[in-house]
Amino acid sequence: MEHSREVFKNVMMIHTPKEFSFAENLNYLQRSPNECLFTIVDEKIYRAIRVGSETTLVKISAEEESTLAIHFLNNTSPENKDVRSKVIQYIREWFDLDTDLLPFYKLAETDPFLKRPVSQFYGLRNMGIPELFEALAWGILGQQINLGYAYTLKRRLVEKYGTYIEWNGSKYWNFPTPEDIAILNVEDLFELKMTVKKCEYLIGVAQLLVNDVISKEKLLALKNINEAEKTLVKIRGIGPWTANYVLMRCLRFQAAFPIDDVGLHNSIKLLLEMEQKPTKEEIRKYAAAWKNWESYATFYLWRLLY
DNA sequence: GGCCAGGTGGCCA
DNA sequence: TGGCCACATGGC
Repeated sequence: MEHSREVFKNVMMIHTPKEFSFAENLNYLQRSPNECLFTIVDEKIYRAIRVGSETTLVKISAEEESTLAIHFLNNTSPENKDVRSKVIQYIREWFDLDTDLLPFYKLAETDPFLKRPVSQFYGLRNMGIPELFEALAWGILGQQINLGYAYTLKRRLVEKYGTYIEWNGSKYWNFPTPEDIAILNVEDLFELKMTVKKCEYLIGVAQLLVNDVISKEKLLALKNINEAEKTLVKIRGIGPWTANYVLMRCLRFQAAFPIDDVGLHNSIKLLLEMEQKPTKEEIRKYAAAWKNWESYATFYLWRLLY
């Protein structure tokens, strides 16, 4: 199936499904002014995307109906075809373009929780984190602190240990690689004002990735979400919440469900106008109707809050 | 100043 | 298995 085409030398077009709204996804991406891994100007996203040893700077925009235009701002020589197709694949994964949302929207029509967010954010995709280390690290950074501070910690980590390319006088950052972090000491990360535990977890996870004890390929090869969750939860610092967060945002298991998430609890509390947050038992009851769409249900419910 | 954060590991019964 | 508790600090 032909998903993308080259129009000019440095532009490729990606066809987007009907249940897709670039504007809604942009709104989501703009939720933090402290985001450091991409920039949005005039409804265009600028991002450095690393595949293997190559870093490509792209501009993503929606100039035509049902189409994303990907402008390659560097790596423009024709022999970079292979890199380009990987960059396109990264963007497809990032925007989750290969999921058919119709069944989810169908079930949301009659769902007391999903009806409102789905009509409010129609076309929103579960924006992913295609790189496994970035997904795991972002999960760990976000544990038990407010989201604003998590973004601050991410920025410090990226600007200290990540890499950047410069274009038109601006820096475009990439998340550190596992190799960058695996060699650090706890003291190195502690300088960034994260807890000792977060430092240990990040370095430990980086080392597991460097040593190929875990990898995206291996986790995806398990096929079964329960097996993948079991593998992740064995890792020190990865509990049920982080495991399901990564299963949802990186590995794209639609049934992933971070049921312990306080944001989810608050969304449900808000929708039901409850005095207290729902119990886990109550959430399980509500979520029975979301079977195999738990990740999208969670993502849309989160959107009510941010 | 007090409560809450997109939790986890460890300990206990 | 399930219930507590320490961790540990910014944001509001």
